[in-house]
Amino acid sequence: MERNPWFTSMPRAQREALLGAGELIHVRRGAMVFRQGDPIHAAGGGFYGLLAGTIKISSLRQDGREAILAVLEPGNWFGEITLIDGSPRTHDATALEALDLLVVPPEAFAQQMRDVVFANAIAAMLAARVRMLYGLTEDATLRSLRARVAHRLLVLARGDATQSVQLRRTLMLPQEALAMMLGVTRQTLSKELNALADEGVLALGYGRIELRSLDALQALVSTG
Amino acid sequence: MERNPWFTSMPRAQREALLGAGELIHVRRGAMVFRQGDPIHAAGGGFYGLLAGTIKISSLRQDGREAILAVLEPGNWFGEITLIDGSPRTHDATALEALDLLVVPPEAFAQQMRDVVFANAIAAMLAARVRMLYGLTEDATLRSLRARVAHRLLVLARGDATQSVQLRRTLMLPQEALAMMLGVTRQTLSKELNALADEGVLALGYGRIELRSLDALQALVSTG
DNA sequence: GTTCAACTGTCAAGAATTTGACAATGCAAG
DNA sequence: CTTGCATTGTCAAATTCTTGACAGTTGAAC
Repeated sequence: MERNPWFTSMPRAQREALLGAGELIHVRRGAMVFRQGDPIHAAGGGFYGLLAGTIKISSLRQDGREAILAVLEPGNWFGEITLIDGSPRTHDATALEALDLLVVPPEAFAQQMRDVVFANAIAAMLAARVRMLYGLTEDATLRSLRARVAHRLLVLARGDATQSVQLRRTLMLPQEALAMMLGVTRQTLSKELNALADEGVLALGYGRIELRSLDALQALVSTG
Repeated sequence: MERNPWFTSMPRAQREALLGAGELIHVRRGAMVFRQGDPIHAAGGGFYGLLAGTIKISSLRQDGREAILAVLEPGNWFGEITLIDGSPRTHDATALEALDLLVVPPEAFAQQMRDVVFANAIAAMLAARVRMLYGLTEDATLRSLRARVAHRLLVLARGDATQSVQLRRTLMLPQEALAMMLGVTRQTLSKELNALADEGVLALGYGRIELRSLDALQALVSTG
């Protein structure tokens, strides 16, 4: 665990305090960590640190369609919003693979927030998230599909919300999941991805997207 | 100022500390408070409290198109992200009307962040913003145009990011501005707004949108 | 090694949105 | 009151995206 990028988003002393206050649990593939509508004090609810596995943050609508907001990788913290503002969960969190998860109960989290260093770390985490979301919101309103695809791939390569040490070059996710994040159909995305692959920017495989040229992707984001 | 909804997002003692540490300035209509790319220590940069006037947060792209992220009303704080993570501004802030603005310099903001109550207030502010942005991101990927329109109108009625005491029933903004927030053309939006007006949910005027039935709008958001 | 579900590529028809254009109206400045 | 600019409503053609369908491919479970 000492080698995880936890380091970057949480000072050592506070990280160890969380470890002491929390509980390490194992979650099997497909199980849900929390659900839309869960109140703050739901059983097993709290602030989470993802040690191993990947987790999907999504929401389901009446018509059965699903919006995937994020796919989190090890080293990310999540679930703090509900603990801060007291509102119920607004999304579902589902384990895409088996997880090792640190669960910090609401009371322990509140206790930690009385530590000014911890509160600052949380603020920094949230600031990074706001920045990323501003970017994604801009996407929807301003950029072409091609630029949105490029931008989202780079965000995913960064390992989502919180900053990460190194970029991931190969993303293991089906095109359908990416399509759901972008709000387009699988067919439309498939066409765009293949166009990018033809240009050598990406390489595609079964449930796999390889980023060949980060520079080219970044250029696509900038030029709209 | 004591009657502004500042109360809701910042405890009294911390609010007064900001007043003491900051400077009240007047900004004329059309002037920019900060620009995309401005570094943290740009002249006049800092954390802002909007006392009077409205301000537009937007970004401009190479092709000249503009994305409006938010239109802030009095009682809102903004500009904290850059001070927290040290990155340059990612957006432009332009005065739509003459402003009364409290400017808290970066050093004073950093000083305040050593106060655990203040840091918690900032975290709560950011959490509310993340929550709102999650909602807007979901819009783009999941909801119909009609539902997106309804949702955005409600968000604007709430006076944007931070929570507010009362809803605004009449929004003073041209359809084109709303279209830019939603990422559709003025024509498409006009058609949709008029359809909603025909149903009695809205009333339209020159540069004005009146929310006749908040319940109906809320229902549209829920049903997708 | 076989089987099966998940994933991908592709197509045609239909729906929704954009583009470009034009006329009508509201509001403010002189 | 008049002038001028900003704003709105509307239309047809072009474009983009979706819907629904089907076949081929991959990888994992048995």
